[in-house]
Amino acid sequence: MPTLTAAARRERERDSYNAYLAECPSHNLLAQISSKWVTLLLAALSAGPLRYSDLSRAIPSVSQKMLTQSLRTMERDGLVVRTVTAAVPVRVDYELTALGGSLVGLMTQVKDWAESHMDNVYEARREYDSRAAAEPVATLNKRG
Amino acid sequence: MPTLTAAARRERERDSYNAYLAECPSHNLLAQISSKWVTLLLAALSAGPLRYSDLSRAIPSVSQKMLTQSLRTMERDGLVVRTVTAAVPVRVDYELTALGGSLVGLMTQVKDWAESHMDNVYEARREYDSRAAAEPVATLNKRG
DNA sequence: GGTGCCTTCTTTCCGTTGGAGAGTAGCCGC
DNA sequence: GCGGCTACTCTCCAACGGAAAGAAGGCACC
Repeated sequence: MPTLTAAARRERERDSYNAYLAECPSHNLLAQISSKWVTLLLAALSAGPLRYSDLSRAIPSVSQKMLTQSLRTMERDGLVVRTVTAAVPVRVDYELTALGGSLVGLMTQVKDWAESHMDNVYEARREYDSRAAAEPVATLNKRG
Repeated sequence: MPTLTAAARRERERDSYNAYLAECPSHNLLAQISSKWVTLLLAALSAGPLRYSDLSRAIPSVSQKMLTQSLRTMERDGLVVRTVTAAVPVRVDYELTALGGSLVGLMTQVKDWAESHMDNVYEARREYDSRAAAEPVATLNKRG
């Protein structure tokens, strides 16, 4: 287990990819993980493997289509493993991989950020909206 | 500056919001920050304020429409401040707020994750695609 | 003094994505 | 053999995203 080597390699790899550029594959990868469904699915799977129906219940807001689609993409990208058990009705379990595990902490923090800073955002929106209503049309108000 | 109080309040707030539910406002907030443009814009602004044209150059992949639209949403949500200077051609600067600053570290890590784990994802995709090509049609293969 | 250029958007067109809800497949119990 | 269960899959339509042209406001050039 070359821990230092792996870290050094990751650093070198980060230098060779640039998510700012559309033609860089890391841009596309960033777009895929920057999805609310990926964030919520990773957070839900952080506690351990779950079945399709478990995930559906854990995340009531996701449609079956998006649930399947997101899980497929995540499986292809190596974030989750899909295990089919040919039981009475077929049973499918989803579990984080090591790669998924390296991302789950980050995405859980993103979800937590959204939940814990909701009130700050509310206040900012209220302020913005009242400011926008006060200014008639002109956008050229310097507010320093 | 009630640091402890603010942290305790954030924790309480996180408990009262649940991003898993579509009707919860934090779900919508998560959807907004889970955008590649928000991630890239925060990362670009982490080093300091930038003008509209600077951002456009820093992130060549973003269209003007999405740049403006994303910045407006981020401004409304209190992540950035927009400062208009009535100069020769009008000059607009964007800068992180304290709230934006509390998110920027996280989102920079997400961007870095995408860049540093690109090769792992590539390998996973190659493996997935070859497996998919090998399996004729049946999805019911238990691979464990 | 009109043409052109600069920045920062705004609008339009249209292809892609996402959500709601119904349909499908395989199997078992009744 | 009919309904019910799980895990999808399909269809329809609305919303989002990208490309490119337009717009406002002002100076500079000739």
